[in-house]
Amino acid sequence: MPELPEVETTRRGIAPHLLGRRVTRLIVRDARLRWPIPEDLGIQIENQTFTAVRRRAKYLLLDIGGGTLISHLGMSGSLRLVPADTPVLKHEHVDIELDSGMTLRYTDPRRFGAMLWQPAGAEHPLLSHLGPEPLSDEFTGERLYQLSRKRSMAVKPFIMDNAVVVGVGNIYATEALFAAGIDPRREAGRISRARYLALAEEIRKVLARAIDSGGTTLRDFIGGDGKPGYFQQELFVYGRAGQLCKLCGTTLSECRLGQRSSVFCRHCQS
DNA sequence: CGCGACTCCTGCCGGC
DNA sequence: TGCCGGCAGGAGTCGC
Repeated sequence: MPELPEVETTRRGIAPHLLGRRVTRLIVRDARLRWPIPEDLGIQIENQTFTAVRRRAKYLLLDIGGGTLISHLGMSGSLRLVPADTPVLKHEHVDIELDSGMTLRYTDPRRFGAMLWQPAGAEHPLLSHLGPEPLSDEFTGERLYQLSRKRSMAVKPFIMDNAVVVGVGNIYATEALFAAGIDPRREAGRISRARYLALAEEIRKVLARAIDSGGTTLRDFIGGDGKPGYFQQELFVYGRAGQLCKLCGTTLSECRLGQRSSVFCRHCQS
């Protein structure tokens, strides 16, 4: 997926176009996402007006009518606004037509994403059990330290656990561990409080910077307003295995942790 | 309960 | 040029 900065960039891009607008029609060309798109989604949102465009973790929460349209972009999804008469391409599975003449179009080649409905007052099971937002006051190095005690897994999959903190995907976990000088293979439960305090700060910094930059441009990611992000040239290690560390010149190493590729500098990270 | 493996799906890239 | 294997931004679920 787009990672958290890309989702936030999408939210900011689409929000001004949705707020106060009425849905004239929902078109589902392919309902087979990670879970089937509910058959009654059209009944829920047609002729209703968007009242808020929120985000929780990597879920976009669009308040409308008697509830919330929940959308997740998975690994390859995007939501963009296009003029209503824009030709439909492959993998453009859903259109939400607005009374403004614009259409919110959902595209997802791999169909790992989701589009679900949550009635007002009920919390969707996907949203319960989520840890704190990384840019909120509830996310601290002390929390990382406390939750990591007696955890035997490597620190990288630990910080990617949504029950620990949400929104830290493979790119930013990799970058934050580099910035904090921590070897991603280290056992989570054997890292000091001081190092977790530093790591939490680096997670906040890398995510905040990426959001400011409009998200990382990865292959074909396009933000909600159609503009690509400009963060990619700022990556120190992600996607750079075999290349030289920008800080010390050592050839960057790669390993797999939790089935995800992990790049690190064996000189700068311990 | 914690952990690692597996799974969903399509596209792309490198190697032969 | 084409085929094939491997890998890709996520994360729920299952088995041990």
